[in-house]
This record gives sequence, C-alpha cells and structure tokens, in this order.
Amino acid sequence: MKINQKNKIMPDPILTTEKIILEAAKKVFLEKGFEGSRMQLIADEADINKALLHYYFRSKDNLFEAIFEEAFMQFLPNISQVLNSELPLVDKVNAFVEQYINMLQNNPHLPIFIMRELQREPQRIIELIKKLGLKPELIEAFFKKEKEKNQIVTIPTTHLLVNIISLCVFPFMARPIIEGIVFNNDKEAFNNFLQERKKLVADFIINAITVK
Amino acid sequence: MKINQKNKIMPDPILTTEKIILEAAKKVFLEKGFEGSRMQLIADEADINKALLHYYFRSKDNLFEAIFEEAFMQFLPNISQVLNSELPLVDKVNAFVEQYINMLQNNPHLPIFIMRELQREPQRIIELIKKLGLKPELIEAFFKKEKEKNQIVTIPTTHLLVNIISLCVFPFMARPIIEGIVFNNDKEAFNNFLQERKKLVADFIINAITVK
DNA sequence: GTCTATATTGTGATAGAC
DNA sequence: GTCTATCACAATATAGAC
Repeated sequence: MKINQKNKIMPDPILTTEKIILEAAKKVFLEKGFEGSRMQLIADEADINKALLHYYFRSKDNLFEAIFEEAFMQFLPNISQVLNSELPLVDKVNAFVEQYINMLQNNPHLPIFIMRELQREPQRIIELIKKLGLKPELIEAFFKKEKEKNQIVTIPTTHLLVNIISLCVFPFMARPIIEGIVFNNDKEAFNNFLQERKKLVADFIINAITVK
Repeated sequence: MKINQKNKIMPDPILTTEKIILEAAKKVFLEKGFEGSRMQLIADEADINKALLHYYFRSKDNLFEAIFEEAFMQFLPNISQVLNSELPLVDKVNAFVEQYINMLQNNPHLPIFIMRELQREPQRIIELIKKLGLKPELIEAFFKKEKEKNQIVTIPTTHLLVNIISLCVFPFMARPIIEGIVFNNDKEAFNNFLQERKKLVADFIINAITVK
C-alpha cells in the first residue's frame, strides 16, 4: 500500500480519495468477505463510482490485498508485548485477555474475516505471513519464563497459546448464535457478556494452569 | 442423510440422483461456502450437468438450504447426552470433549462453514434454529447438577459452555495458521496436535473449574 | 430424467469525454 | 481525477429435444 502520491505536502490528514476508498473497502470486505463483496457496493460506500476504484487499484484483488495485510496484522495478538513485561503471571494473563478482547470489540468482524480468507486461499496467505516474518520460535518462548519458575502446570506452550486465543476469539465468531439464541437478539446482553468475559476468561486460564 | 438405519438390511445403498447431488453439494458448499460455490462445480462433482441440479432443486438457494440444516444439526454438540449421563464430572468432560473433537476431525470444514453462513444471513438462520427447537433452557441446565454438588467453581454456565466449545472448535478454524505456520505445513504434526488436545483440553477445563 | 443450447442477469474491468 | 457508457465474461436459470 505504498501507491501513495509521493511527497506532496499534506496539510491536513485530509481524506484523500485513496484513503476514502480504503476505508470503504475495509468496511465492506470485513463484513462480507472477498467473494461476498461487490465493487459497486464499495463504490457506493465511498460515494464515488466503480471506475475510480479501478483507477486507484487496478483490480478487486489488488484492493483486497491492500486491506487484508493490515487486517491480519491487527488480528495477530501482540505476544511480544506480554512476553517482555515483567509482570507476575496473573497480571500478564489478565492484561493480555483484556487487551485482546478490547481490540476484538472494536473490530468484531475481524475473526470471521480472517478465518474465511484463510480457508479460501491458505497457501497464498501463509506466504504472506512468512513474508511478514512471523516466527514460530516466538510462540515457544511465550510461557518459557513462567515454566522455568514452575508456576504453571505442564501444558505444551502451543496448546496453551491456542487455548487462550480460542477463549478470546471464538465468541465473536459464534456471535449470531450466542446473541441470537442465548440472548434473544439482545445486543446489550451480549455486550455485557463480553464485558464479563474479560475477567472470567483470565480467571479460567489462571485456574487451569496454576499448580495446586 | 438419515445415515445408517440401524440394523435394517440395506440391499444396496442405492444412489439415487438426488442423493448423489446432495453429496456433491455438501462437499462443495462445506469447503467453499455459498458464495464461493458454483453450480457447475457441484455438477462436475456429481458427474452430471447443471440443468439436472435445477431439475431436482429449483435454485442454488434451495440446494444450499437442503445442506445447511443438516450440517448445522451436526455442528450442535449433543448436550443432552452429556447432561443425562450419571458419570462423574471428570468423565463427563472427558467424554464430551473427545466425542466432539472426533466429530470435528471427521468434518473439519464444518466450523468455518457454519460461522461463515451465520455471518452472511444471521436472521434467517436464527429463525431456522428456533424452528428446530433449540432452547436456551437446555444450556442453563448443563452443569446445574454439578453446581449443586459444589464440585465446580462459580462460573456462569453460559460462559463455561462457550469456553468448552471454543477450546474444541477454534483450532479447526485456525487450522491454516496452526498447520501452516506452527507446524510448517506438516499435516501429520497437526493431526498429532489434535490428538493430544482431546486429553489436554479436558484436563484444562477440569483444572479451571475444580475447587481447590 | 437427462441432455444441449440459450436466455438473462450480475459483475469486474475498460474506453473515452470532460 | 472523475465521470458515463459499455464491454466481456461468468454464473444462475430456463427451454425444449430426446
């Protein structure tokens, strides 16, 4: 996404057409996925016409790619931030869960979007991730320090990490079921549910991994 | 797919055209979703031509609906089965997790498929679910007995249930990431990972909810 | 019931005026 | 840069022969 007109003086964070398009595309793609999105709808959302989309981004594919990379980076939890802190285990988990669920509350469509596109073109996206420099080694280091201190039960770090992410992310994917069926379409009730979860999930994890 | 009529003698599981179509449609829809699927591809998969699809099912929509309802029922965990057993809590959780992950291993595309379509038409599908008679009350009863026995910590049943499902389902949605990045595209390693999970997830849950 | 051929509509993309 | 008009093709759906 460097297509940006070079060094023109940009007096204000003025909404250039390109940025407007990207915002509109993000909204539409996030909600409907690549295949469910229509260039016309993005144009409407940006209040311009289709031709302009192709003028700025040659194709739907290009426009999508400009969106996806940023979205994926946002979805990846900021592991190193937790890793590098010197907080006690309990605080680390609490901080991570709260921060991650907060992010998802601000981007509720992100999880399904990412999973959907991963399913559509797994290999292409794996290449992208590798290009971005995501290293499995980082994951291995996640709870290393804690383990050495014998503060947690012996669960493989990969499983532990997957468990934590699962507990945070899944409710957003299953939202239509939870909100629609369990809470009878009461959005307020679902938001309360998410709010409660921040503490409950952290406690759940701490309980699960603490040696008794 | 009433599957195996128990012990009826099945002279030949005669493959009527309609059933062949349904099988082909299931395969394609499950993998690519409604919007990503093409009638032509389903026809190819069934080794017939497009026109026949429309002869049996008037439209793509109809064909899809014939698939979705069954898939959704399969996705819903069989809660009452666990509920009605008289096993100790530990065994209940173990049995549930193993059985549910087993089912997902046999239908790895199910989770993303369901979530994707829920996102596409939430209201329509909520209506379907209600028609099918899913009752929130069932959920409330889930761990009621255990709670009365004070065997578990006080976590709201809804959260507990969501946690359990999350831990089972999410890895299948994130499969491309886990298999592709963590396990370097080694399918065998990912399957081992799933195998381990059956016990690890059950332990994780038990640990989390057991009073110390 | 099953096929081929065709109609119809939707959608990404381009040409060309301004 | 932005627009209108249009192309080209893909995809659902139907007509009609057999």
